[in-house]
Amino acid sequence: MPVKKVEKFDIIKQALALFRTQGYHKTTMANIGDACGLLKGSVYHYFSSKEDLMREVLEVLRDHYRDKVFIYAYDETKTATEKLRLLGEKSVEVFVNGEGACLMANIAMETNDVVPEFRKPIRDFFDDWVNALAHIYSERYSPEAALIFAKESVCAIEGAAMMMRIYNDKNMLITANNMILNKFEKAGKEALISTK
Amino acid sequence: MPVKKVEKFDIIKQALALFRTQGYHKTTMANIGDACGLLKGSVYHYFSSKEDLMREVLEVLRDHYRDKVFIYAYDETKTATEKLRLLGEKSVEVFVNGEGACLMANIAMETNDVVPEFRKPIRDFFDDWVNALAHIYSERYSPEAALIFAKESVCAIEGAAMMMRIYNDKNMLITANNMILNKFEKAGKEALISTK
DNA sequence: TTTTATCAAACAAACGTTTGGTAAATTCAA
DNA sequence: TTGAATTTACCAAACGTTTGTTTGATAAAA
Repeated sequence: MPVKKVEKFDIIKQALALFRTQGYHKTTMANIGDACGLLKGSVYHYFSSKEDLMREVLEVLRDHYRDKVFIYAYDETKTATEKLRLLGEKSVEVFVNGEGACLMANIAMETNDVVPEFRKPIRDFFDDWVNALAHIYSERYSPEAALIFAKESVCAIEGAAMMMRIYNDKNMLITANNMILNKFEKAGKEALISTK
Repeated sequence: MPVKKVEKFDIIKQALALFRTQGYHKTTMANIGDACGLLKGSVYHYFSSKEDLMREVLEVLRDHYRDKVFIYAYDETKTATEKLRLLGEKSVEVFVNGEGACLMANIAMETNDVVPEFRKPIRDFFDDWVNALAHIYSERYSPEAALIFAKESVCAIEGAAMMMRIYNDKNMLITANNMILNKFEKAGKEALISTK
């Protein structure tokens, strides 16, 4: 191995940031190269195509959330409320840098009907997320109700992330998270009452 | 006026459908021309540029929702619950044809950082929507609380529309709407109780 | 000597846009 | 009422740019 100035992971990180803010089709290989101090042609030394690069970006992002965020849902030394709060905080801060947008959702909407290859990795990410929340909720809900509430929570957070971008209002995500926490707390009380 | 085979509004409708499913940057003038039985160059007889066409699409969509959907929020012959239900039903069916995606939200996410000209028309649309809901909610909430609840509702619906597309599950939007209705109904009861 | 990271240059394809022409419909003068 | 002039909707082709990708060379590390 010679010169090795640029790490492959750096390219993925830069591409992630660009795809997140500019979208998939508007981001060019030249943009990505620029961000890494490379010419666009040199990026092909690490990735066989733009699609291939995006696939790796999606994979890295999924792994990151699974190993560094969603994993807390299964840490049984914590209470359900603690886990929920932790997941919420981690979801608020975006991957690596705080760009204020969800790459998974944005790329899903941009490419769903146009680059089918991206559908599965994106759906896998949301499955991880929903399952993590459902696992927390199942402490006080039936499995079915927990799953519905989990999907509802992801909807609320993603909707808030979208509106946050349109209105440039960072509070919306926090509000959405608090709403979810409150609902879960109230459900907890109801569960306690009904068992008495 | 001669030949006049294609109506300008037809082009807008076809472009709307394409932009909604394929996104702004992936949709080409040739695509739009094809959908209307025109060559791409002929589209420039009606619109000065692709951006101009998109602006008209956004304008038409905003006007449509304002005049045909959000207007029901201000129809004082109906009860608040009726208005809410009506708005929900109308929001569920998408503009012209049921493609199952929100153009406003999708284009917002794709172009927010890249085509600033689209930001205002999109924000105007969401303002209309939030204000319409807030007007309904203000019957049982304080103006401030009504506004927060309205934003929260739009978040929930948009989040559901997004997840609906990823999971191909048409029920999510209906679930989101029912949740909003239930919350409003419950708030109604609480308001009644507190005034007794 | 081989491997490798990168560059510089070129590639074909696709893009948004422009141009010039054509034929039909309209306008209007006679 | 007619017929020339104008306007209009559209096509065919080209334009210049940008795109993702490929190729061959270079120089440093292995």
